Amino acid sequence: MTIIDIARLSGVSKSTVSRVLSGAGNVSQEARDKVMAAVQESGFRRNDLARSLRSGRTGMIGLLIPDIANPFWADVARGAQDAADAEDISLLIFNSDWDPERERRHLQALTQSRVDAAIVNPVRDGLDDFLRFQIPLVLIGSSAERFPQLPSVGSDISQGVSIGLDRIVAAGLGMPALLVGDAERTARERFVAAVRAVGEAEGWPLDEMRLEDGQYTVEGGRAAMERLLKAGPPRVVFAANDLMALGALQAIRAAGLRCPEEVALLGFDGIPAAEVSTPALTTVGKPSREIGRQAFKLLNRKVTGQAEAPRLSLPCTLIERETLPRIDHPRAVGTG
Amino acid sequence: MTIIDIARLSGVSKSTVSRVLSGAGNVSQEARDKVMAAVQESGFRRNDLARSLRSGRTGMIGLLIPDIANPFWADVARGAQDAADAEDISLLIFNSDWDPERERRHLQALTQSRVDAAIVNPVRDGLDDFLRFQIPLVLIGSSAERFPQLPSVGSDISQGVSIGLDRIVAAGLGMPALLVGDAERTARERFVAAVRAVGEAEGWPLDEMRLEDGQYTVEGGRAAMERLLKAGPPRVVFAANDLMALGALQAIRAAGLRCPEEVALLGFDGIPAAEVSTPALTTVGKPSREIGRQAFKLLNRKVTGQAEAPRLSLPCTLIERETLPRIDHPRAVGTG
DNA sequence: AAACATCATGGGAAGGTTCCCACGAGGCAT
DNA sequence: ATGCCTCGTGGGAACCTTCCCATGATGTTT
Repeated sequence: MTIIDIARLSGVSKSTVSRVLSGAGNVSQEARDKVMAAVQESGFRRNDLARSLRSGRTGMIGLLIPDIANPFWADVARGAQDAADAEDISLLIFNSDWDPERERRHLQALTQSRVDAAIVNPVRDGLDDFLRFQIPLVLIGSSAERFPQLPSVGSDISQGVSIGLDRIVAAGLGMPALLVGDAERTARERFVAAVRAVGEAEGWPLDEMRLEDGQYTVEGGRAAMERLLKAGPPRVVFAANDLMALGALQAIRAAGLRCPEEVALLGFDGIPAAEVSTPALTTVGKPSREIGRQAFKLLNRKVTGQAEAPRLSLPCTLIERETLPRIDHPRAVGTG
Repeated sequence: MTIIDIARLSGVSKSTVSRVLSGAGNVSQEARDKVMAAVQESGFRRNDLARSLRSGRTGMIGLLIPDIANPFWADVARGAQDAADAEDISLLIFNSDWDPERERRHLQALTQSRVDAAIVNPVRDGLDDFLRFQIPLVLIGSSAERFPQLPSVGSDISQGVSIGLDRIVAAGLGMPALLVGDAERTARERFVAAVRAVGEAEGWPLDEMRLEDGQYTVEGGRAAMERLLKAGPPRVVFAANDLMALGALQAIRAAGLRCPEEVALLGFDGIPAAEVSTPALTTVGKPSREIGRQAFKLLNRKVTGQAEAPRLSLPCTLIERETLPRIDHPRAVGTG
């Protein structure tokens, strides 16, 4: 069943059928009706492969992320999908698992399937591979900053740290102890750098803050918090991610301390599990869904040949829950 | 850059280039080497669109699920992706949001992009729409049972309830109170039916169990548990899903009761958040990733024209954590 | 009334690959 | 030496659409 069959059925030429189906102009209402009737009756569906081959556009974009089963990335994917859906574009999703070899393979698969563009969270350091594939690209995630020449969308860690620290200031508990993750991850240094910068403005030099390292897991957070407690409980803790914050919370309660009355806690990420802890974790949420949405929009602007694609840093938001004391007369907690 | 260019560059015909690139036989080593060299040098990538158009196979399959941001479905997607990846097949993923209209639209998009097959969690009741799209289909999720004539993969709720109830029996705490979700969801009646069947075998008639309904959320679970507590705390509670179980846990602790010493709790689902509650939730885990994996394998067997595709029910597994008392000499807790 | 736009339509080429068939060369059995 | 089978190879058709250009009809301007 092809448009030629539809043409025969409706008594017009295949060109006219094509015009009707693609919504192009210059078709009489009569012809349009006849074609639509034939399509309806026969159940015909245009073959997008042939369409793409000829037109050079597939209406598909690739999404290459570390792991769709990770809630942050799943949410990014959802944002991209929502935006794509509104423009009738389909998403081809791949997982790199932080493995350069898999990334390379999937990038190649993306070029071969002729996606119009791709959104990727880069794993490897070499830029060459990205540029060789001549697809329009938008980078996402923290590692994107290693490629300043490519457009990207990420979360504004500095701003997130800033609103977090502001909130701690507002709570009036003094300087927080810091709980940070593996040294390998770029996320760690970004967080620390942001705390240094923002802290100085607040009159809290980084050197004077207690800082504990740990594995980027619940268990790692618990262990790090235990070390912190042993050396004397801090009044308030700022964790670089929610997983560790959740572990810290367990350690705090295991030590018989009340949160937030005795030890207050602030997380960073906004993962779903932080909603259901007891007490529920107050945290700085990353705009994961918005990252996906904006990445798509950037891409689409690029594909349709609009203005130069920039580097976007989206604001984090404070998710007020129960591990920081309430503020009766909240001082302004900025978003910028 | 096409295979014709490669043919010219390497001094063979386009047919030979095609044979080399598609891994078909009957090519001399010499020709193969020349072609590969030319490909390497030019950076040529075969156009999969043209390939698909001619061959009739796209190497893509569709995945239509309610919501990729939901951890269960994300995990299903991951399983399908892993299996697909091993066979160099790409996944086109769509979210239906439990909306029949969106489902219809995406199903149509899938047919138009000529995916080789599709895995779908059906929303609507009408079967017609599924059969009209003449793609090989595998259904997943609990609603699949409404379409007995189509192959499907799901979790074995009866078996899951069975191992859960067995575990409660083993704990020696007597008959559990039940916490179940919205009446609308098929999940609810399946759970209740399974408890009735298994309970009878254990000598626990459903009629004698306390049963509390609630919204399918943390808040709903908390409220339902509060009602239960008000009428006198049950010794052990079996919740039909983890979200409600987590809410119930909060209610238990808010009432000043210890879990599992005073009120023990068993969940159902295996969501990530259940790992980090305090105490960590003991629950019956659904084989989400395996569902995705098996769904793909079934599909692939179907596409390659192998034996008739069956209806698969995959076993749930008990995830032993902290909300049920430990068993020192565990009696056999079956998996079947 | 003539010249010119504008519009609806149709036919052919093109997009890049795979499939089918034909061909010649070489190996083996007759 | 002849016939036959296998193997490697090449050329043309086919897959289904969109794009480009030509055609004729209708409407508008001078």
